[in-house]
Amino acid sequence: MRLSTKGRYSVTAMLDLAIHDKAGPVTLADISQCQGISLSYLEQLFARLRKSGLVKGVRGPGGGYRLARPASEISIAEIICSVDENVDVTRCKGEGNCQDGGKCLTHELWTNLSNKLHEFLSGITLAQFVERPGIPELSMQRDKMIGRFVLAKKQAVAINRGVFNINKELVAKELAAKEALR
Amino acid sequence: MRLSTKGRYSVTAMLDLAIHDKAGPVTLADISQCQGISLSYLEQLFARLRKSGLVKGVRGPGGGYRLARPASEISIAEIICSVDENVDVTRCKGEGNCQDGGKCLTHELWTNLSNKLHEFLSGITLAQFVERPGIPELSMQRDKMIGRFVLAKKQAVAINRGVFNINKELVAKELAAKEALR
DNA sequence: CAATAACCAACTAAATTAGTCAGGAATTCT
DNA sequence: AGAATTCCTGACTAATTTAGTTGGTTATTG
Ligand code: FES
Ligand code: FES
Repeated sequence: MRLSTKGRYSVTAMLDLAIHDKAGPVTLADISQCQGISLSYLEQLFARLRKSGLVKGVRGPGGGYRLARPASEISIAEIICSVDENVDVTRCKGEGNCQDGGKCLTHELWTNLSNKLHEFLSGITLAQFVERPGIPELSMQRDKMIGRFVLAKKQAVAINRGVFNINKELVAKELAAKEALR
Repeated sequence: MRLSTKGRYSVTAMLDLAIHDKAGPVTLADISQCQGISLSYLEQLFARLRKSGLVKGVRGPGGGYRLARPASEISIAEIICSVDENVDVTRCKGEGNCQDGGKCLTHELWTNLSNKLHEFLSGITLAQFVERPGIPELSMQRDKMIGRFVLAKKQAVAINRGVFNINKELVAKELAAKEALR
């Protein structure tokens, strides 16, 4: 199991999704602008996340990505593993043929360590990070700074799709604010 | 904190050192042959391990590398950190200036996760792996297969340096066996 | 002196990461 | 129906990292 910037981007983006999940789909364009990651690169990462069944894509205007499962059931380990396909812990990939057909020390060492590490990261869920004090507030502040009226826009769409109970006044208010910016 | 093959090689090599530590210095040439890693690449890795104070080099014939501390006081985390200098957990490297001078969500997330991970790997020492049942035997088997008479050679040298209490008969026996191979 | 083995620096090749480009397909809004 | 939005796809490029190479120098032993 590797731990690289690739996995970091993915976890970061998934966190973003988890925070805004109540407000409906989040577009990659928003995440890209917000976190300073290239849009197309995000698309590549999300292609894998989708294939792994961690997120669901919703096409068309008002669409975006949503968590396929509750944030409390998505672990950091799952996210990292799904983008880092190269999970060859050992050199022999299972069968101990590294040294004249026999297991080398490395084999035992890394399967063991890797298991422990995986176990550890499996115990940490997205929800645990979202619920940390301060995070929702911090997120909302930044959303406003870059003119990201996620709530209004998504909930407006949500009416049509009949997915959420929404506050119509709030929607109208934020949509007006968005217009005023233009 | 990254977790790559580079760190893996280092941990593997350090394990080798720890196993044979009783018998004195281990040459990089031995590790190279034994584990199939390029000699010069190992040299690069050990340069860092030495600068981090994890190993000590002993020059000249009979020399090699030794652990600078007991295996029970060297953690996996230390090894990985010393070769993976690129420990920029966040993009901002400390000060939260990532997004218009303010901390981004990522900042909190990764310092937090990284701390936990580091803590976890700090709790695992080299000694814990050396002492796992089967490892010393497995190691000795392989040593013989590639004609690595570590014990005899190193201890013969050790007499001169007055470092160890040695079994002279064993030394003579293995040295004879080595000669016979040629 | 010759052999050994750590040390050192600069260079190359392969792989991975990060980003770009140019479109296509599903969905919604007007 | 047509325009706008957004996911989705594949192929291509640049930068960085990993892995290995070459060609030495220095300390130590015998
Ligand atoms: S890595 Fe599995 S036997 Fe060497
Ligand atoms: S990474 Fe530290 S503020 Fe963004």
